[in-house]
Amino acid sequence: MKIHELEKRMKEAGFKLTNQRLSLLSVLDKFSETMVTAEELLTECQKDYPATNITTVYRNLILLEGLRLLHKTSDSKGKSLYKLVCSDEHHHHMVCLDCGKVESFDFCPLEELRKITERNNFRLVEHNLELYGVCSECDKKINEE
Amino acid sequence: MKIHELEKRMKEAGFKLTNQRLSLLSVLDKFSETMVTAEELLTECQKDYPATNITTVYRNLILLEGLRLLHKTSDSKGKSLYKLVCSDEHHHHMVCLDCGKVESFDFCPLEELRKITERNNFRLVEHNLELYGVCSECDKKINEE
DNA sequence: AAACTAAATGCAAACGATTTGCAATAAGGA
DNA sequence: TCCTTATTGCAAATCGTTTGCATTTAGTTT
Ligand SMILES: [Mn+2]
Ligand SMILES: [Mn+2]
Ligand SMILES: [Zn+2]
Ligand SMILES: [Zn+2]
Repeated sequence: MKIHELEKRMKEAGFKLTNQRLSLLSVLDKFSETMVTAEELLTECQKDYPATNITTVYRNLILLEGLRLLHKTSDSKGKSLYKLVCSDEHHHHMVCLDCGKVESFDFCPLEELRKITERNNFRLVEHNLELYGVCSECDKKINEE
Repeated sequence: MKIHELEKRMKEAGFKLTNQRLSLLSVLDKFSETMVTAEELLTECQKDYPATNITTVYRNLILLEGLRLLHKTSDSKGKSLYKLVCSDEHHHHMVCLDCGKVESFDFCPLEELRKITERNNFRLVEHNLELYGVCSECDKKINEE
């Protein structure tokens, strides 16, 4: 989703387009392939609009999540990571443990999973499939050292 | 894994079998099918050994994790959840959003996933597949209301 | 069985990420 | 330009978790 569309969605939802918000959207867009922390977002936002405050970043992240424009997960130590949602079809992610980059893939074993849950009379609501490893670029860097 | 085996493993690793530890192991064993918080574990431990302290619970959870006897995840709000590891083969879980109960299933699309990661030159390190929904028992309860 | 010693504990205090209250500011409509 | 309300910055609170330190205990050695 491009930045103009994001701004439009916020506006449509009745939110004001403040400098802090515009800055955050542009930063999130810049990092759209990588999971990033609130702190990292703040640092970037401040390059662009120095007065930005961490509280405001958090408040706007919550808001974007509510609009289903933001994907939130947490790292192994429980710290939250954010990334704009991808706009395409249902898919899953492979996440680089080194640089945080996220790549998508379309494969989903949902049919198999349904068979399993039905067999257990388990009412499936959602599922989570993620791959963790080292992306080709980081792997290359590591080998060069 | 039964409780006697757990005690043995701790002893073999050179740790003392204190009352607090024995209590925690027995509580974890009691909850072996459900993800529970440190606070819930404390409450149970205290029924059994009232002097138990939350700090001690945390320290022993860290220790059990180190011994690979404990499975740790976090809930949607980032709070940690714990559960004894299952002893059987590689498998995945379906987690009840209502009662927290965890059921296992053996299916794993690992071969398909490998194809995908190889195609991307992504060095796969680990993967995570979890189903969330409502277990048959909770579903029954809900329908009865 | 008493003494010993390192490991384990309890308590209080620190911690770090996130959230909240409140007064000041700014966006966008009138 | 003025007005109203949402939004912000700041400081303080919160919450789960971790740490420092003095005290206690398990398991070993006399
Ligand atoms: Mn995606
Ligand atoms: Mn399991
Ligand atoms: Zn990478
Ligand atoms: Zn259930």
